[in-house]
Parts: sequence; structure tokens; C-alpha cells
Amino acid sequence: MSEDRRLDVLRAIVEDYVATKEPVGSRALVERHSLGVSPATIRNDMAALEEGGYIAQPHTSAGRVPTDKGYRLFVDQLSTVKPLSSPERRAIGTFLETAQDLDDVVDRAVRLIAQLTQQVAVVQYPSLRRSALRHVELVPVGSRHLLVVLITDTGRVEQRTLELGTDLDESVVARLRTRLNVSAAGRRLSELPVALGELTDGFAPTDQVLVNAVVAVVEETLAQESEERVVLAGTANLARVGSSDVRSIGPVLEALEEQVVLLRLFSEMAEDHAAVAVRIGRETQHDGLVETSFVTTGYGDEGGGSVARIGSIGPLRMDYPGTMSAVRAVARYLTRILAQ
Amino acid sequence: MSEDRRLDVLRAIVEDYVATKEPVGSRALVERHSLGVSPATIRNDMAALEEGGYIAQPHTSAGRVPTDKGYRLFVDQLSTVKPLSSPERRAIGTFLETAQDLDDVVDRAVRLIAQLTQQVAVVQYPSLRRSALRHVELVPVGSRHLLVVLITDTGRVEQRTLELGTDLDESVVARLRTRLNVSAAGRRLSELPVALGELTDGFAPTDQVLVNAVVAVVEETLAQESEERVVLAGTANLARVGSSDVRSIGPVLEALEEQVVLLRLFSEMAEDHAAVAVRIGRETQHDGLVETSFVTTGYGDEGGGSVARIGSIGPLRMDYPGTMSAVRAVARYLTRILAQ
DNA sequence: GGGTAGCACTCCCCGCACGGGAGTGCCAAT
DNA sequence: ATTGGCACTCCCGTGCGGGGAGTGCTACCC
Repeated sequence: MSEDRRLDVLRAIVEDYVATKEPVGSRALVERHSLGVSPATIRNDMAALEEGGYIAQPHTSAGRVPTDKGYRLFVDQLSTVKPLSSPERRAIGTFLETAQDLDDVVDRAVRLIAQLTQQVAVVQYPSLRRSALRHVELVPVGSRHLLVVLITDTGRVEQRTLELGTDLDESVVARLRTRLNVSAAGRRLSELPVALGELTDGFAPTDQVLVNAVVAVVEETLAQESEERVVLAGTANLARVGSSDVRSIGPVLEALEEQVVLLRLFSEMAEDHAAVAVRIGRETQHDGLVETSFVTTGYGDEGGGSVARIGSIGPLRMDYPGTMSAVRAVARYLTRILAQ
Repeated sequence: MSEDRRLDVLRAIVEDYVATKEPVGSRALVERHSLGVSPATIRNDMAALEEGGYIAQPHTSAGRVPTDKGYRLFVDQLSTVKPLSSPERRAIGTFLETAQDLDDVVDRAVRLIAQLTQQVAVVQYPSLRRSALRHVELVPVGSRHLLVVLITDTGRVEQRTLELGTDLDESVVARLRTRLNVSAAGRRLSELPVALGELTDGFAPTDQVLVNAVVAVVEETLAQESEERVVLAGTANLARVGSSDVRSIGPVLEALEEQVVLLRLFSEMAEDHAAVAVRIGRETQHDGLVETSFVTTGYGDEGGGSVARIGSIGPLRMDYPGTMSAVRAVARYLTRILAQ
């Protein structure tokens, strides 16, 4: 029993099952793929694959369906990259290039992936921690409130309102603004706390209150993990006919609404060495997502490290090669555009 | 045949149908409500209501179900306000008050409505057009780019990057910044174009290019209708068991992803004189939403006029009184908090 | 004239049995 | 190791029948 053919059989099963959405039997397999052997032989291979846990049958006397483990093997070893057509590439490029600002770019990118993969697309906003600070603006609001605005080099803007016990002194605010920008501009946000610590020097004791408050707000903002926003698109694709079980979309929608879940997955997948990371079924470690797979890749840094992630969520029986290349292509364009 | 009783019957049918999700028959009606007459009498009333188009039967020999017209009558004349419990009110208050910034408040408000109504919640971000400008900030980025940041009195921040043909002169930028804020601060965005028009006076001809470019960007930003963002929560509630037809959620999800549709509905409903506006079934004028109803109310201006809207979308057979009071309550708290 | 009781009728829905079909596992033969 | 043959299992679509809920109609009552 040839080991190679057994893997061919697994690949054929995955491909056929993805295409037909129905358990695939030995007869159909030899007909659709030129395997050069008889159904009976395939049945033997199937028995072995089932023994190994790569495929399973929904019930006795039904065809076979890949298991999580089967998909995993397929993704790791059996699938071949499926390049996008050049019109597709062009469309991605022009669609993203005509965007106005950061929000717009991100929004278009996520819609694009939803469109290309016909699945749910997810994008993580450029993280504050990893991007660099471009400018800090202090805006007095009334006499006792100060609006603190942080602008990063990815064009992201964060704001906080600060309530003060005493009236504002405009000149102090101006000095603080200048010094903040001198010591902060261009630095990675993760390095900032150190720079901020030395900032209080040179201010009169009475002004220290203000300075400390502002510094505290800046640090607090940076520390807030919750600011890692996630944006979705294409949730309607979950309800498309032929999607797994129509009733199973409830738990999925719930999972998607919990940003925490998605952020955890994003950050775990950032550890993967692979260019495109994949989580299949139970690998997602979340009950609502056991019948889905998640394909992500990083974007935002031409150096190779990445600022944030973007990806696509679909049924276990998704078109892995197609999804992976779509996600990757969009991420590349996105990175290029953000670099400007 | 008493006209009053006929309306009582309609109310009873709506209430029972909402509660049981099943067509309601004459027998069940007299048992559950003390109408004081026999099933046969009710049947006569039902025949009249059906004649009038307020109810219908899914098939011969089935109970009756309210039509769009029936729900409309119920909402307009038959329903009684259902006040929230005081623990509920308190929960809303504290939950919203502990929010950090505008994004956070809006996010919490929409989740709250999803939670309270067990339906999909929708909120429209405070519109740029109607809010007032608090501050304009100009931030040089490199020597040939200028970041324009607009801050409104609702705490919203809009940004645009401007690419210049010539190098920046910091002193001109500073003067422009000052003048912009003098002429713009506190004005409604809709009145701004006039104020901006006079701004170019007093700048050297060589600087006019810069000034005009900045003014153009500000005006363009304000003109962009697309900036009326919409945020959703509770989409998973669509898939809850007992929701209309599970297969019908596809079109609904599609409709919800098209912000245009929601924005149109929001703006149409803003014209309604009623405190809480309701669109039932086909009244939404959108195919994907024919089996849903949309309940909205304004928020954001204590004067009574409103800056934006917030609402809830659910099945035709929703708990209208409950939904209406939940939406209204959240909108009130939201308005109060934004006023600070 | 409105309300009521009785009754025949309609239609849904559920359980059940049945048969066709797809696919398997195994065995003996090559 | 591969293959053809064959018995077996199980799903699924279909047709059938009975129970039940609900209606519309008619005759009757106050």
C-alpha cells in the first residue's frame, strides 16, 4: 500500500468534499481523479486514513469527510498555492489605493477579503503598542478640561478627556505640548514610558499636577489593550446556502462579537512562523468556532514583522489555498499603502 | 358587534402571538384573556379583522397572525408603555457612566440595547453636520505633509492628510491654526463654509495655496456623508432559536452590512414627530428587512432636537412596548452623558 | 340584531413503514 | 498489493393514515 497514494487520496477527498459539500465515496473518487486504481483499492487506503484519524464517516455506509487532523495535513503538506488572477490583483490595488484615510483603507481591505473569499473577514486595527508616535496634541476645552490627542504614524488617532481640579494655564499647556512632542515623536509607543518619566523636570511644582495627569493619561491610553479594535465584514456570508449547518451560525456570530476571542486568536497566530497562519476547528480553542477555520496573516510592516493582522473565517470545508492567497494578497497591498 | 372589543381582540392576538410565536385561535384567546364572550363570537370578530387586513391565517384552519397593518395599529393605538424596572434603569446608568470616551460610550450603549431587547442594536454616530466644532489642529508631518484634525463637541475626531507641493512654513501654519480656531470654534459644522470663505484674507499670496488647500480639506471632510458611521451589536440574536425563519437571516445580515440602508432609514425616521419611531415590515422599503421591524429614537441633544439616532431591529413579532421603552431609556441616558 | 352552541369540514403535522440507492467491509482470486 | 464480487448497513424520500386544532356556517336564544 503506497504511502504516496494514500496522501493523494486524502488530498482528493479534501478537494472533492470542499467542492461538493458531500461525503465522498470510493467510486466518485476514482471517477473524478485519475488515480489509476480501482475503488476497492481506494477503500483500503480510506480504511487506513480513517485509522490514522484523518477522515471519518458521518455514519456507516456513508462516504468519508476530512477531520480537523485531515485538513491540517492538507494545509501543511498537500495544498498548492493558488495565485490570484492578474485582473484580481489589479482590482485589489486600485480599490485600496483610492481610499481616503486609515479607517477607509482598513474598511476597504476587510470588505475585499469578504468579497474574495465569500467568507467572514476580520481585521485588527494597527496596534498602538507597536506603532510609533507621530504627534501629541493638547486641546483646552473650557477652562477645566483638557483633550489629549495621540496621533500615530499609521494615522491612527486616540483621544482622552482629562478633568482638572484647577484652571488651566495656557502657557504651561503650550510648554508641555512642545516638550511632549520633542521627547515622544518618532518613538515606538512601547518605549515611551521611559521618555515620559523624565518629563516632569523643569516644571514649577504647582504645574506638576497637570504634567503628571497628562503623562498618566498618555500612559494609560497606551496600556489599554482594549484599544485593539477589530472590524468585521461579510457576516452575511455565514448564512449563504450550503454553509455548514444553518443553525450553527448562532454560536459563530456570538464568537465574532466577542472581540476578546478574536484578539486572542490574532495574537496567538502572530507567534506562528508561517507567512499565513491557519487554525482549524478545535484548534481555535473556542466552542463557537469548532466548525470553522481561521486564516490570518500580518500586515503593516514592510520589514517582515507586522503591526497587526487580517484574516478570513469560514467553514471547516473552506477553500484553503484560495483563502490563504486572497488574505495574503490583500495584506501585501495593505502594507504597501500604509507605508506611505 | 362592538368596535371596542374588536380592537381588544387584535391586541390580544398580537400579545399572544408575540408570546407564543404560534398562530392564535379563538379558543386560546378566550382562555388567556378575560374577554367575557365565547369563542364563536371571537371568530366573528376575527373574520371582520381579517376582512380589514389586520390579521391573516397562514393556511385554512389555522389560527390568526397579525399582518404588518395589524402591528401598525397595535403600535399606534393599542400598546401601553412598559416602563423598565428600576434596577434596569440603574444598571443602564452605571454601565454608561463608567465609559471612557466617545467610542466607548457608543459601544456600550449599543450593546446595552442588544442585551435589553435581545435583538440587533444599531447606533448612528453623532453626525458631523449637526454637531459643533470644538477645535482644529494642524500637525506638520515631514516637510511636505500636513495632518488636519477636526474635533467636535461630541468628542468625535476626524483626520485628513494633506499633501503639499511646497515646503511648509511653520509660522504660517501657526497663524492659520489660530485663525481657523477663532473663526470656527463653537460653530455648527453646517454654518462653517461661510466662515471659512472669509479666511483667506490677510495671508500673503504665496501662502494662499496652503490656506486654500486646508480650507478645501475641511470643507470636503464636512461634506462627506459617508462619515455617518453606524455600529451594530447583537447580530447573534438573529440566530436565536425561535427567531422567525432561520434561513431568512441571510438577507437581514446583508441589509445590516449596507450602512446606506440603515442610514436612509435613520434619516427618514428622524422626520417622524413621535418620540420613538417604528418601521414595520415592508414599511422599511427594503427587501432584506420585510420580515423585521425597526424601532429608533434620537439622542444627543437635550433640547429635543437630536444629533443622531439609536435603535433596535427584530422580527415582526417583537415585543414592541418593551423594545420601545428600552431604546428610549438608553437614548435618554446617552444624551445626558454626552452633554457632559 | 348580536351572541352562542353545535357540527361538518379543512388542513397540518406526526409517526411509520417501505423501497431505492449509495457506500462500505470482507473475502477469495489474481 | 490489487481487484471483482457480494452481502450488509444505513440514509432518505415518499406515501399513508390518524389525531388534533381551528374554522365557517347554520340554527337557536335573549
